[in-house]
Amino acid sequence: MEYTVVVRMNEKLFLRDPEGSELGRRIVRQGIQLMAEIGFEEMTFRKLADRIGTKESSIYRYFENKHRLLVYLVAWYWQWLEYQVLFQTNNLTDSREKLERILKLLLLKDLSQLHISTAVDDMDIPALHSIVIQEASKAYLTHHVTEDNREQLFKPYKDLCSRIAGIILEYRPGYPYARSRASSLIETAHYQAFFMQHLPALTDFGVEPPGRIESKDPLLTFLRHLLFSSLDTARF
Amino acid sequence: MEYTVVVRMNEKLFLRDPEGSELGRRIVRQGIQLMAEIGFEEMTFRKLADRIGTKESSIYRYFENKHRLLVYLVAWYWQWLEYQVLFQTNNLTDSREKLERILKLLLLKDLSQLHISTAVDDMDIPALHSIVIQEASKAYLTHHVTEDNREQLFKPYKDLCSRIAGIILEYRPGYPYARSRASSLIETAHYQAFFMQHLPALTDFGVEPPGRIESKDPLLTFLRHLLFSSLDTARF
DNA sequence: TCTTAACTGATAGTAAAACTATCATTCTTG
DNA sequence: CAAGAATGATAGTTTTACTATCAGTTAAGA
Repeated sequence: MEYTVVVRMNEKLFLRDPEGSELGRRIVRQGIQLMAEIGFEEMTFRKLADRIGTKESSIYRYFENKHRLLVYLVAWYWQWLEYQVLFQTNNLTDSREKLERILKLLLLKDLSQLHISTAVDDMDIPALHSIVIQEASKAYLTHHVTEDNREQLFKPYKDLCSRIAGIILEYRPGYPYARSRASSLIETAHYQAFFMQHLPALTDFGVEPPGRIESKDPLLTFLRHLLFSSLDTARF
Repeated sequence: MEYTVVVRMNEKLFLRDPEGSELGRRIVRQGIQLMAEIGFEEMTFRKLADRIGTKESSIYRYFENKHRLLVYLVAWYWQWLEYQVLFQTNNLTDSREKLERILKLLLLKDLSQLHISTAVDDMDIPALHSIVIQEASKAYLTHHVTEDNREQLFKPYKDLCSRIAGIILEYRPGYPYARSRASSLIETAHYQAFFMQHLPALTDFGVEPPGRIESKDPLLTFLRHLLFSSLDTARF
């Protein structure tokens, strides 16, 4: 039996719920494709409208502006990811194994082995993942972070962070930097992936050819090393 | 005797060398102030021109566009920082102490003790630092990274990274992730500082009141812990 | 089924941003 | 003092980022 993951989004993230209509759903789905293809700054509501055969003004009925669409997509991804973390670690007793699962989820590794579909709810997860890598930090690196934060726009990110921090504390009770460790883990996973692809001189890994021998992902190895060396280190 | 740090910039970073004229220097100096005040996306060449009493078109003679100005400012900062790292670690024999200095430099800590002026060459270093924290990743998180990289726009960042990686290897010969460790150290320092200020739920530190008891910077402690736990960990 | 509300499409518009072009003026510098 | 470089001033173009209006279509309720 299959369950549908219902990702219930904060109302502040949109003007009209895009999941409530066919057009809304297409705005989100095609928005993902377009943003993944041409990037956030090159994307415009006009281009998106043309692509889905509607008008700019119709898109504005759903999202206040392009930035809010980005925030929505990223928030959706964080909620999806938190659900996956919850689900994948639920049945485990070994908290080290939980952290291992989290590492793989962050890199979107071994999805088939983890029984994760790449198209939940028709959302293209790998495309979203690449948007998160390239654009997610633009969601909060603005001069209006504080107001956006007040509207709870970043709650999904914080929730994911809290959940990971909780597992960190389970693995290593009393660790004094659980939250920072969680947020830096997430961020490091993403921009190291970006550097690996686009600025390899900033990393020690080459781009991975697709379909390579699994379990030999150098970025995963690096993240594992970073995480566990910090958690396994002497008393606090 | 005082030496002037000559930061020689890559020619690809500008159309006309801004350090070669009074107007150019004002564009850069006031550009720093304006961008620090209102942020990258809110800044326009018109606003900058108004501020310094010139015209948009004059600014375009120096920089192709706003993004290039950002890349220029960030590159300047990386070059300045690399010079500081070089200078501050030069006389030291203990490589652990070198890494300690680097941590402080990344957080722009204890400048006076390190004999660093906050206004090198009339550049407002703390303002630049806050730009780097908030905006630097926008310099490379674009769909034209590859072309920009080909033009060597990110060389100063890579050079800084290499220098830190070199010191890491000095401290821990054979460490297999020197570059990634260096780049993740730099990035972590910056966005943890951002989170601390604007999204404190993602960290374990509060905002630091200015003029607090020195040597009790929790972010510095966290970074130190992360760095040395990874470097001091078992064989590779 | 009729009515009304909700939604979308279509058109049209504005304000500002992001440039480009031109030319006169001023300021150097040989 | 003549030539060249830099700047100021003005005026444009194109694109983005929106807003407004209204007609038509669809859906839902009485």
